[in-house]
Amino acid sequence: MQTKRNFSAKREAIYKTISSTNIHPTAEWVYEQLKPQIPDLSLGTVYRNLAVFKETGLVKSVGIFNGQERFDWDTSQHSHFVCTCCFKIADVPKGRNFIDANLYRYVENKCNAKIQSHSITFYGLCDECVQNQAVTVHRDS
Amino acid sequence: MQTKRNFSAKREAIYKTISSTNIHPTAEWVYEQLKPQIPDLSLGTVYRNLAVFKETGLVKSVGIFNGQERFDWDTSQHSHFVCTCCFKIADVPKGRNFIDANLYRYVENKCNAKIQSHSITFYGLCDECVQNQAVTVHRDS
DNA sequence: AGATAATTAAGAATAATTATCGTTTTGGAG
DNA sequence: CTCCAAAACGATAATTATTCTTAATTATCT
Repeated sequence: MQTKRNFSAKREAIYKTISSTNIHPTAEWVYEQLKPQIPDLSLGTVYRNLAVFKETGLVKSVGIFNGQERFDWDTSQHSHFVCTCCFKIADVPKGRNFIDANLYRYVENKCNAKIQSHSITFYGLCDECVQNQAVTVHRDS
Repeated sequence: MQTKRNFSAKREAIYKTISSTNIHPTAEWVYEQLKPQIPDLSLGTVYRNLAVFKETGLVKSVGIFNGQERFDWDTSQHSHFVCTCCFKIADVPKGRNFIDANLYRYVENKCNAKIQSHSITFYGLCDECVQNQAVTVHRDS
């Protein structure tokens, strides 16, 4: 009989690591977090499990920034802010829904396609990078 | 005296190639288009000039899909549809503005950051891929 | 022309990710 | 508990998109 599917110890650890942070980590970051506790962990295993999680819908990809894919345990629809300087990623607190079913239909008609999801990303400078930039500008002048 | 800066022949050709299509091409695609006409064109040159165009704001990146960066000559704010099956990209015709200055301020306050831009991407299946999928499903059953 | 700066081709180098493969672990059946 | 097949794993090779390096070429300026 089909019973509940348990995660392997490592899969479990990888998922726990992702789901306990809001930094939208890279595979590398997850690996570095776990390596001290699980010395025989392989980076390939992290990649493999992240792929599994994506397939099963357990995690979502935020996108590729600075050449590295970023993951999110929160699979509910929400927007992100990405700092174009340090590539910090933050969730935009959910408020009103800007994209509704009407707009989906609009896009479907205009683009002749079946829309399944969407993403909104805001780009800019985080507070830290604004500060650093100000300092740099000062030095340069 | 500083006169108008002309593009080199190859830079010009690369820009013309991008700006004459709405498929949001990859560097590779641009290269393949031009190679027959410009046999001594190097792929590195395409990459370098695309980087130059991005820096100078002449083109924009739509994002990285299926592992390859996609470029857009239309640098005005607009949304995109991306087919998750064949990775076709289409512009969503500009209509109402969903993201306005108010929302920018909202995100800036919530995320403690300076917002400079945003992007909206719709994901789904293009018409062709819907058809193919239907056929596949039929065969499998 | 001669000096200088920008651009280029070719290919090496890099870095993230994926695939391979032999081994280990896991979980269910007997 | 033991056996077995499937799943997961580590190590590492391979892939792939992109960037970097170098030397040559081309354009610009005087």
